[in-house]
This record gives sequence, structure tokens and C-alpha cells, in this order.
Amino acid sequence: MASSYREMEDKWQRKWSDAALYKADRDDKRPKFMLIFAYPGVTGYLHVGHMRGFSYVDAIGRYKRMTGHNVMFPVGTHATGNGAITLASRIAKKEEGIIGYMKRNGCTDDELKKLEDPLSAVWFFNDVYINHYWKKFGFLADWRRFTCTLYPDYKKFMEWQFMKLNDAKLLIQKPYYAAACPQCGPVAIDPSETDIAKGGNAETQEYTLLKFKCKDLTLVAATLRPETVYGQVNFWVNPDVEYVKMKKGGEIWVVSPAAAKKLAYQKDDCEVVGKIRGKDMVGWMCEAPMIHRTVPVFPANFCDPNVGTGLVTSVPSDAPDDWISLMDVKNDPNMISEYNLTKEQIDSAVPISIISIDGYGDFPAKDIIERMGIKRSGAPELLDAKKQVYKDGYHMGRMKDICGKFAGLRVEEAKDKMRAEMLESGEAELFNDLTEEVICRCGNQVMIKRVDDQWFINYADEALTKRTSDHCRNMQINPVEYQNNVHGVLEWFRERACVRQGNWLGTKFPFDERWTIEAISDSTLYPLYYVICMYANNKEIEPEQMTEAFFDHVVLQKGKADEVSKATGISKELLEKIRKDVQYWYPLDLNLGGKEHMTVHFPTFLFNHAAILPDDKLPRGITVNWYITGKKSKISKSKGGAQPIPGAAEMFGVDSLRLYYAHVASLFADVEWDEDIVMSYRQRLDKIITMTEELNSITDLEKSSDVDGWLISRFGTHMSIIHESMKKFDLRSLASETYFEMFNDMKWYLRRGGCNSEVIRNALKIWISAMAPITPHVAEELWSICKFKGMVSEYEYPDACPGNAGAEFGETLIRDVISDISQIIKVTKINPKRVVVYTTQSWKTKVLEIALNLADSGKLDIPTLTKMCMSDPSIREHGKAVSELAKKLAVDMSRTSNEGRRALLQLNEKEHLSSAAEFISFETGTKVEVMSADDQGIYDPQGKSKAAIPGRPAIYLE
RNA sequence: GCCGGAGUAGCCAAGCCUGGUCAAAGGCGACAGACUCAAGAUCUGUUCUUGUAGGAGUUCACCGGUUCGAAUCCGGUCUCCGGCACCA
Repeated sequence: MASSYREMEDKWQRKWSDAALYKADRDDKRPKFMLIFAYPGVTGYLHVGHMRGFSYVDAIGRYKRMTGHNVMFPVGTHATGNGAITLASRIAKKEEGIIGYMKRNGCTDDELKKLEDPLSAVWFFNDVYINHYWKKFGFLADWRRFTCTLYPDYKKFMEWQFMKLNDAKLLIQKPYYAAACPQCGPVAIDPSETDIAKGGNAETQEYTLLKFKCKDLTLVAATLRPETVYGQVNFWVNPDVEYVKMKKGGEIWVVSPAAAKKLAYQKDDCEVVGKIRGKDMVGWMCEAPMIHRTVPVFPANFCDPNVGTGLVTSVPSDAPDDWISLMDVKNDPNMISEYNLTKEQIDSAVPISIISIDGYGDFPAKDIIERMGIKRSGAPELLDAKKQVYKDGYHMGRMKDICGKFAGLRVEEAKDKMRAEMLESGEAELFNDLTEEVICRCGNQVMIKRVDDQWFINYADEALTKRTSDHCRNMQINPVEYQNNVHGVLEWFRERACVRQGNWLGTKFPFDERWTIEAISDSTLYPLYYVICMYANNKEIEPEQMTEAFFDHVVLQKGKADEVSKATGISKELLEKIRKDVQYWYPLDLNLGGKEHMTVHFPTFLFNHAAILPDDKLPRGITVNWYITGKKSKISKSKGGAQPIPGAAEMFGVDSLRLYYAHVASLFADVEWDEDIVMSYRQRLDKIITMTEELNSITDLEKSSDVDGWLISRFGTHMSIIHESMKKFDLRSLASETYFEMFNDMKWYLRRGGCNSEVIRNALKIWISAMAPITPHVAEELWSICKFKGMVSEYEYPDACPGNAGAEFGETLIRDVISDISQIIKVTKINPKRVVVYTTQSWKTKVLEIALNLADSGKLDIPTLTKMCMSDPSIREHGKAVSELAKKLAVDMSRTSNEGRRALLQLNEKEHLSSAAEFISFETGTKVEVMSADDQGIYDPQGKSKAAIPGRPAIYLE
């Protein structure tokens, strides 16, 4: 054999490549099978966790190939977005972390230099993925069909997809709020801070602006809790801040200067017309929205002009800040003198209990303050207190009776309803703001801007949802939990923004070039494009020829070939070829992806297919895989701590990894990466190789033995289980049967003295080909060691074959006898000089036969069985023992299956055990004799022989 | 809170849909033995408790129910994890 796994891998990968096994070409005589894994995003090196799902796909593809299918397994990469831009810029800036990470993964200085350009980085990683990962793992992917979302031809397909969505009236426009720099335009806010200098963790938050009427002015407070309006008792201004008067439609709003600036980005007709000091507003009375009560304006320092509008409504019952500030106002004797306040005003502000929350009293804000021991306003703990009480209120709270028609509603529900009502009546408006300050690279503050013409894909469309959901019922979706849940996910999907502006890689939106199609929306229908992209890759067609009419024709079979040919300059023959390819290969049979795709990629994948393609082109299968995790957390490629793939392949061998992935756990469970475990799989392969070499050396013996039939039967049974499991793509079961069960059977066969070279060769042929999907390199190597013809990858997968219950039962009997003898020895602590095994008296076998016949006709019960037995004189003569046995059998047989028992009738236990007596003696370490309880004059000092029943010989030892 | 998932012997992990052959696969670890100069290599056995005859007892988060029979079905409780969106 090859001296190392590495050598073995190279050798067979070369041979597969030479034989062009990976190529998937249309062949109308063979059934097709097309499968993919959800292509990975190009954001850096991948790690051993990613290979789990990828390897699964290759193994399933190989299984399908060996079971007579024409398999297409294409691969690609997803580079849309700003991942590559971020990476390139971090490299360009020589960030220590990223450079170290790149180098740890084997990137050279020369290469690093090139990666300062985003597109070069994409091409670089495309090469890494293909040549360092997938090919090295022995994937039989059709490399001619590789595609990447940034290829110009891919973009043509994407444009077409959006034209079709538009035809289906699924593209809609409506206002949307996005982060933007006043100078640089749209920016991406994410932790990598590609576009921005500060604030990568900021999120967009939706405030409700509450309007308080006060003479000719409107004081505008921003709140995240519109459901608390029934608890408003006063209004807060920061006395030290200078606010502005802003003309807004027919109203004059009062807000902080910062808020005025932000509002101008989101609302029409805003114009600052004057200023007003906070201090001057203290003591005013204003009318609160919804409750239409007049409340006083009090001073408070916690009002931050940079948050919301810088003005706050006061709900002391549920807002810790409000409670503590109100108490300050009430307890501060200087209030009246210092500000323009009256005692009546101060007394009028009494907290109102509005929400009941389990674990809190009438005033949750007060409770949390006391619980946390907060003493003064401005205390930093107030932030936590606020979060806690908001969270508890939102999830568990219910509106109290005082809240008018909203009484009794859950807070979650009341919030939406109350906001909607105030918006409707004009007492409130919406306002979006960032949760923390975000600064653009240019130094300007990033703000939320209203975008009027944002495009969405309307996944809320009822007809589309229904069609998609209905189709899912006919799909093979694994695991079954997702099959059940996917309908809910589809239902839950609403409109989804499908394009964005700013610094992103991707396809320009065909209806408006200012927009780029975003990352989820351009990776939904793409499996289809794998069928076509080969012709662009090999330059048979150019991107500019890939027009709407082209795709309409080859995918949807629209238009006449002559006309399309004339319009595109593509020959009629080629058009016809591509059209037939699509018809042949599509639909996709299996799409496998990580669990993160369950609520994002898979639904949109399904929706877009359903939106654009006819019934017979909708996907047939989805399989979800869980992760390989690091200690306690997901292995993250950005953290760099994860095992690089080439290193792992070198250390363990690719097949060990493939076997590890396939067997370590069900696909639907996270697995913690553990090198010792991987190593144990490698040892398993080592053992299998050693055993095969040993078996292969048995060539000259034609001796048959009792275990031949057993081995043949066992292997047939294993193959049956494998084929059954693979209907659900259950590779774990395949691995279990092949690498463990069959291995153990081989061991048993040899141990029992099996040595028939024909039987062995047949078994090896089955065994090695069974391995080919998961450990193809090792399988090829073993195949060639055994001098079987050709390559195992081209061989047909062994058929299922019904087992021979009789043959299998014979060995079970022997194992049971050995195990029973050992156990008796252990329990009695006897060191036996002599062991006798007594097989059953033959009349008992007759009783069993009668019982089985009765069971077949469904008439088995104790009286009937006893009666029938007693009618046979040869049985009857055994008297009471008959009725006892009948009773026992009738009871036992009603509880368990009778398959094994049936096998007993064909087995001569005495002969069978006698021929194995030597083996049993060897295994138990004592001389074992076999006798039949029927025989006269046998050695039976304790009368044990009477206890024997069919399948359960009696044992005596002394 | 809503939606979804999980809780199995020292550890990992099958089984649960389709109840009985389940003291519960397999692996790892541990222990004992064999082979070896030796071994982290390989092979064999043991690994819930208990027992001088192959048995008995108590288990599959917890409580209760259905059933002749429940790890498996039903109801409830507790704990843990993921998603709740425009982010791939």
C-alpha cells in the first residue's frame, strides 16, 4: 500500500481526475441526481468545522453515483457584501490580528500584498477553497461548473432573476430607514467597522415621538415605551440645554438641536426657526397624548440632548429614571424658588400604576430601584435597572384596568396597538435613531436617513407563501423537526429589503443602477445557474449574450430558438443543448446547509424557486447540518484559534476526518472538536487496513465452515440497513454498519475459524465498496490491494440482500452459550473441570412449532396451545411439563417478535453446538461437551437437562 | 414573552416518529487479561446495583396519566441552548 495517507490521497485524487469521474454531463439513459452545499461566503480561511457539511455532500454524491445515478455536484462561492472589502482593508492597514491569522493559515508575504485589493482577495480564496480544501478532500465536484457571485456571467443570471421577480409582481418599493453619512452616503454598520471609525455595534432603534401641546408649541418626547402613556404624570426638560424650535408642517416642534438635525434626514419640511432654553420651559403645563391630561414640565438632568429628542415624558411607575427624578423634585425644597414651579404642580404629579408584572408591585420602577439599592439620579446602575424593568414589562406585563380599552392586553400587544392609535390620530410619529454614536471614516456623524424608494421582495405575498409551503410537504427535508417547522418560518417571512447602497460588492440592481443586490437575495436561485455557468466558464457564451431572452428560453422554455439565437448570437445547437441540460438536471435534489440557514437562506431559496419556476423544477430536498464547535463556543474563523483545514488533513488524513464527520454524531447535533476523537477514527481506519491485508492474504484455502453462511447473511443485512438509511441520506448509519458492524463481523468470522477465500473475497468486495462514499481514498487503496477490477468509485454499490435468519441465529446461539457459561463461572466462582451443554428435548421443539403456527393464524393463547399439544400423544406423555412450557411460550410469544424462534425450527441445535464445541471450549477456557436431553444415559447429575428449551440449552458445570 | 430544539449510564452519542426482542447500539475513557524487550500499538473480557447457576433489583431530567407493557405515547414541572430579521 501507499506509505502514507497523504500519498494515498494524492494518488487516488489524480486517478479520479484522470478518469474524469467528477464530470457531470447529461445522459438521458441514466437518472440524474443533483446536489449542492450552500456555498460559503468568501471572508477568509475556513476551518475544520466547515468541512463537515461539505464532506457529507460529497459522500452522498458518491453513494448516488455508485447506485446508478448520474451525479452533479457543483461548488461555488458567495462573495457578495463587504466581507472581502473589510478583509482587504484590514490587510492593507497591516492590522496585527489579521496578519497573524493569515500567516497562521499559510499565507505568504507575497500573497498578502495582493490581498489588499478586495477582488484579488476573493479570487485568492476561491483558489484556496477549491484547491486546498475541496480537491484535497477528494470531492468529486464538477470543477468546470464552479461559479462565484462576482463573476460577470453570474451577475447576468442575477439580473434575470430580478426581472422575473418583477414580472411576478414581487418587487415592491416603500420607505426604509438606513444608516448614512451626510457626506459619504450609505454606510455599513458592523463590528468590523469597514466603513466607519466608531460605533460598529450600534443598532437602529425605533422611537415613538409623543407630541405634547403647549400653547402654540409642540413639545416632542421620544420614547421606546409608547404603551406607558397612561402612566404619564409630568414632562422632563433639561434646564441646562438650549433647545430649538423647528417648523414641521403646520406645527412648531421643540426638540434638541441634535434631534432637529436627525429629524431633517427622516422627515419632510423641517426647518429650525428659533431657540428656547430648557430652563424657560420648566413650569409650563402641556397636554399629554392619548390621555389628554395636562401635566407640568419639570427639570431633570438625565435628559440627554443626543438621545432621542432630548425631551422625555415621565412615567415614574415604570421608568426608574423618572421615579428617582420625580422624588428629587418632590424632596427638593429649592425647586419652587429656583424654578417657576408651584406646590400644586409638584403635588399633582403622583405615580399611576398601569402595568402588572409578576414579581413586581404596583410600581415596578420603585421596586427595581429599591432592589438594586439605587440612591440618586444619574447613578450608572440606573441603566441596568431600566433594561431589566423594560424587559420584564415587555415579556410578562399586562395592562391594568386604568388603561381604557387596552386593559388586560399583554404589553407586547398593547405597545403596537397604542402606538398605531396615536400615529393614526396624529399625536405621535416615528423616529429612528442609533443606539450609540457612529462616526464615519470621514469624521461626520452617521445618522439614520429615510430612503423613500427602497426595494423589497414581497415574501409576505399570500399566494407565493401558500405555493411554497404546499410544495414543502412533498420535499425530503431533514431533520424532520425542520420539515415541520419550515411552514411557520415561511409564514413569518415578510417583505425583505433586497438591495442596498454604499460600499458593497455584488450585482447592480437591474432597475436602478444606484443599488446593489444584497447578499441573501442574490443567493436563492443560484443552484440552477450551476447547470448553465459551465458554458460561460469555457467561453462558449459571453456574459453580454446572456440576455433575458436567453434565460427565458433555456430555463422557462420561452421563445423560439431561431429568434433567441439571432438576438443573442448563440448558436441554435448550443441553445438547445443548454435548454436540455436545464430540463435534465433541474430540479435540485438536495441542498445541504448549516443550521444558520434555517431562517434565512432556505426559506428564500424555496420562495424564489416557487416564484419563478414551474412545479416540476422546484427543489426536492433540504438537509440541515449542525456545527463542529470549539470549547464552549462556535469555532470562529475570525478568531483564528480554529484548526486550519490543511493542517488537520495532514495530521489525521482526509478519510479519517471524513469518517469522523459522518459518524461522530447525527448531523443534527453540535459536536465539540476534539483531536483525540478524530485520532480514534484514524486508528479505526488503520485497523481496517491491517485486517483487509490479512484477509487478502488468505487465498489458498477452499475449506468451508459453519460461519460462511453467517457472514454472507450478515453482510446482506448490513447492506439492507444502509440502503434503507440512505433514503434519508443518513450517512451515520452507513458509517456505523460499515466501519463498526462489518468490521466486528469480520473479526468474528476469523475468530470462529472462517477461512473460505471465495467467501472472504466476496465479503471484501462488499465491504470495501460500502466504504467508498465516506473514505474513498482508503477504499480505493484496499480495492487495489485486493486486485479487484477498476476503481471502486466506479463500481456499483452492493445491493441490499435479505439476511438468512437461520444462519444468523446459529451464531447468536453460540455466543449466548459462551456468555452464559462465562457468567455462571463468574457468579459461582467455580473453576470448572467439566462443562456440559444439554440441548432441548425434541418434544419441546414440537410445542414451539405448534405455537408458531397458532401465532401465524392469530390464535395463540394458553388454553388453545395446551389443548393442541395434549392431542399429540408424543407430547402429552410429558404431562405437567407440557402445560408449563405452553404457558411460558404463549406469554413470551405475545410479547416479542417470533422471527428468531422460527429460525430455531430449521436448526439442529445438538449438531450445531457440537461442531462448535471446540470453539466454545477455547473461548471459555474449559472442556465443553454437548449432549441432547433426548439421549439416554447421558451424564446429568443434577437433572439440569430438563431445563433446556429450544434456543436455550441447559448448562451444567462442576 | 413568542417560535424551535435539547436533557439517556464516567464522558460523547444512538434509540423516541412506527410502545414489547432495551440494562438500553457504537465510540471514548477506565479496569483486568493476552501478545510483546516494551508500548500511547493490537487482541480478548468487564464496566448501574446485587447475586456461589445463566438470575433478581433500580434506571433513560422530574411528577403524573394511558397501556397487559413506556426511554419511546399524553398532560404538567424544572433546567439548558438557538432564532426573533435584513445579518451571512
